[in-house]
Amino acid sequence: MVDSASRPRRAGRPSNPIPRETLIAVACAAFAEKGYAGASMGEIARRAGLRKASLFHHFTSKDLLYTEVLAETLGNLGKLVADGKDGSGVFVERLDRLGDQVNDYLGGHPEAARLLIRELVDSGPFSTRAGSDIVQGSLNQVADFLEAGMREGSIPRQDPLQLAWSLVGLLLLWFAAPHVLRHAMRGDIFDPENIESRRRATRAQIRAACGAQADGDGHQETP
Amino acid sequence: MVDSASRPRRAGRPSNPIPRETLIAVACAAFAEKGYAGASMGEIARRAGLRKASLFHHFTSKDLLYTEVLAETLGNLGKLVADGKDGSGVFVERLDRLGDQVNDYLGGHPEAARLLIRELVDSGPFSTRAGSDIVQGSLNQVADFLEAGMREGSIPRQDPLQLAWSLVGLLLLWFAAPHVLRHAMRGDIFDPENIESRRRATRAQIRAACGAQADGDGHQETP
DNA sequence: AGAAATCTACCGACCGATAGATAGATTTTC
DNA sequence: GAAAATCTATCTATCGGTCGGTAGATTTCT
Repeated sequence: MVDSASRPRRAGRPSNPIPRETLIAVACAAFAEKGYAGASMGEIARRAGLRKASLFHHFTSKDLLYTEVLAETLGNLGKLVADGKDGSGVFVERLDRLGDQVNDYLGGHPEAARLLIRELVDSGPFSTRAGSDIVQGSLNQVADFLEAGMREGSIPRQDPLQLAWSLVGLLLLWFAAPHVLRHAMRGDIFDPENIESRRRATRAQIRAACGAQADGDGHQETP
Repeated sequence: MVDSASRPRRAGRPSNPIPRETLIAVACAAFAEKGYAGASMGEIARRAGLRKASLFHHFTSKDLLYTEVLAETLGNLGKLVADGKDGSGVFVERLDRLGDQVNDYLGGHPEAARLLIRELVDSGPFSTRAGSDIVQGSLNQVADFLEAGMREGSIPRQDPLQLAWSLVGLLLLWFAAPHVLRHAMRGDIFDPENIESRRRATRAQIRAACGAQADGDGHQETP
């Protein structure tokens, strides 16, 4: 956000201060692209259109900035899962809906999948911190959701933790490697039409992976 | 490898030079744990039992060391996929075998999944380099393998690229987040019994996600 | 209303630590 | 003696973070 080639603002209190949400969005993109260690406060500041010292005025440490970034994205996704649990309809419908919503969220927020995968894979300074707890909680919510489906008899009994991780991996990786996929696809994976085609594909795959019997329009046939 | 608390070796040509493969293995672990940016040459050297300058004697740059690390792991996995394509049996058998082999490789090499996911997610200095080409090639091989199954009529026609990425994500993520899973599981995910239970779970999930009809012992029932 | 005091968002300059990388001396093996 | 493997010492760049100052905005006092 903010043109990246902007020269420093002049000192003194400005009439148009840079909104906190802008700083977080810029930091989110940076952390998603380069990871915690790879992204620097100086670069984040520059991309947001201010100086490093000014960024430290808003966030007292890199850790804290990262935590805020992570909390927002993770909070949004967590809410999706929570909503999916309480929704109406039989299990398979709720499963479809949850998958679609996660898929669309990841498609609509190009940094989300990368940021989240990075947090899952990193054993950095946050494995013992709040971040990891939130991740853990979200994953357990997914597992709970699936277990409910098993109790309903909608899908076969199986280890809900294993299934949850499989589905999360299935959903996340596609949106987490845009630059690799760019070469293999026509267009950008974040183009609306490609998001939708991904949604169709994963819906069938997720349903099947859970063991729910296909109901006709299962796999996207390509005749 | 090598006790990490070892003080410097004495100068001069040693009778037991540190094998190149040891250095690569140590570097592999470091890159997998902390990522390219987060791992430092100094730490890798220390963990291998020598000085930073000596490590630079063996690998002229960090880039080059990383490339060698990546080439090895990726080469091993690529070979697995290539073998799976040429194997005997009908498609679903080959699919099971390939999935099992990948699963067992990831289980037997705790750094592999993290390293690979990092490379997929990173848009670092290697997105335009050799590393990305190898990744790309391996993924395309998986897609080709799946497409062959569609031509055989063993699984429904669908976008092989989408399916390949789904399966890779499904397989990789589990082994890429050991510290998050450690809290949720009894024992380590790299314990042989847990690797096997993961194999059973993913075999059914992969088969189903492809759209292959289950043949009896499909999902691991938990009565 | 208008002046004074305070607050806010920013800046340039700087600090200690550490990063990747290099130079050159040293010692051992062949 | 040549080559190989290691060391110590050092270079330069960049990192996260701090400090002191600056000027426009806001509030408070008279």
